[in-house]
Amino acid sequence: MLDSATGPAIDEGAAAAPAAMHSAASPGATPPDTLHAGVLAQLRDFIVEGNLAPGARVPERSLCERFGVSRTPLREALKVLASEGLIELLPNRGARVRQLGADEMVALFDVMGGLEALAGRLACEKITEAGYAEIERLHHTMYASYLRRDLHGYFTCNQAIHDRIVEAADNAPLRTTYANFAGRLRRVRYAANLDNNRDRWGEAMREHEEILDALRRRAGSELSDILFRHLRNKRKAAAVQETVVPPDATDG
Amino acid sequence: MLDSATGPAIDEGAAAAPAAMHSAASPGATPPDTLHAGVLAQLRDFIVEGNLAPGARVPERSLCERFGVSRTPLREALKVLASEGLIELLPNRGARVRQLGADEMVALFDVMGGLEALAGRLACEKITEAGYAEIERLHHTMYASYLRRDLHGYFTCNQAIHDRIVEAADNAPLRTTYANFAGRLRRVRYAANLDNNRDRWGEAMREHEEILDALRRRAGSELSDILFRHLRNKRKAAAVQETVVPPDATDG
DNA sequence: GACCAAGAATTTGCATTCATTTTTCAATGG
DNA sequence: CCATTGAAAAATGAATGCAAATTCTTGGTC
Repeated sequence: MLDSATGPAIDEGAAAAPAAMHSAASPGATPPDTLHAGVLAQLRDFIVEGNLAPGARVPERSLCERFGVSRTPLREALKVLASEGLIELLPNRGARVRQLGADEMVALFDVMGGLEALAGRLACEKITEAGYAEIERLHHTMYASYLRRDLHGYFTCNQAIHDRIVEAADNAPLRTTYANFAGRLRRVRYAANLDNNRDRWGEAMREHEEILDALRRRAGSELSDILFRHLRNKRKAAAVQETVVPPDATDG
Repeated sequence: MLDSATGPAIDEGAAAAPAAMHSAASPGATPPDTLHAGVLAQLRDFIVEGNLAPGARVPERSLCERFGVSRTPLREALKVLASEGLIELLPNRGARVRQLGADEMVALFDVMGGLEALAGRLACEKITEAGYAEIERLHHTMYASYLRRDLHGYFTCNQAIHDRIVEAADNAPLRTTYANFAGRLRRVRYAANLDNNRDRWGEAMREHEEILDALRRRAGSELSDILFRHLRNKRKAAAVQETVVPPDATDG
């Protein structure tokens, strides 16, 4: 999963910022009601996009200048990001970007697998015929991309399909939690080198055939199984590499 | 030169410290390094234990006095609790205890089911023989409680078994997320009136037999299925009722 | 040249302060 | 009598101030 709708991370409306999607980048967008909500969204994007080196210190002062706020709302945002697992707070020593070891990556991947499995199960119960048709359409588009070896098109459809399944599950806490974990994993590039690994690509495509089939039959527990295995295989095939950080990440 | 502490298992994001620890009251317990962490834990317990009415306003001032801190660390804690989904923040109108509608309850239960299903699947991969033996022991104790209609003993063992399964999954993010959702649901008393519902009790007991059997055979996807169904049935049987709030909860 | 110690400068955590906003509540009018 | 209005009171959101801790710099020693 590369990019996608950057989920607001934690829970339903809880995190306030209803339309905080892509930070305050768009001028026309509704400005957040509170500064802290805006800073939270901006800072989350800033980190997820890899502007701070993993393990690097999160500089309060310079970020305050960058976002044009005082330390209070920024520190509130830091606490929330820590609770989301994106950074860690060292007592009296500030915040650091959380660095994921290989083992933690594996753990996160498994949780993603569990969440997708759940989403698939629920989707089988709740998806409409139209919702299924949309996924089927995406599947065929993805297959076309696969045939013509269009990696980008493939990834886009793939992402869309998984998102639709989560959406079809129609479960707000699930959606939020899924977005949170997706955000954590997005910080690492696990470019599943499909073009260097034709076997995996073909396998993934076959798995997607199974996914569509199970969904068509509304076979919840079957789909659940397939999705978990799908994520497992994806993890195994993923060549994990840390995100590269631009040299002038934080200086002003 | 930023030292990268790769090796040591970094503490999983404080996404949701299990609401188990009873604040920092215990003298032997490690006092939190920062005030905000202490206040966060205390306030979380305070809310989870039902001291604030659902939908009620969270009074900053009186809580500051209660915990003996200024508004700054308290407000930081509020932001985190909002991100955990325990309270909601209304712009310029303070925080309110999140009140769960029936539909949200259902959604949360399903996520719990998904997380337990995942835990079971992973547990089958990782559990040791000793770990299994411990669960088996708990199961038999629980069965004894069932036979003698000891509801309390039954619940205790039941809880312990589910916790052990999550523990056996050996996945820090899963553990944390599970604790978070469990805390949210703990705010509502869903007294599954087993004594008024012998059928359900017997059914639950049979399901636990299946659980143990699947775990013994390390049948991951099977156990996954059973656990999800188990939670579904539990939800259906649960007579949900809001927590009762002590009359003098917040007034001052 | 490497290592270590002491002090300066920065940074963190928290309390306090200030400007808005919301809420309360009594006076007014229909 | 009840709804409405307007000012007082309280609460919120954010900025600033300050003590304690950390980090960086400088100077000295082996």
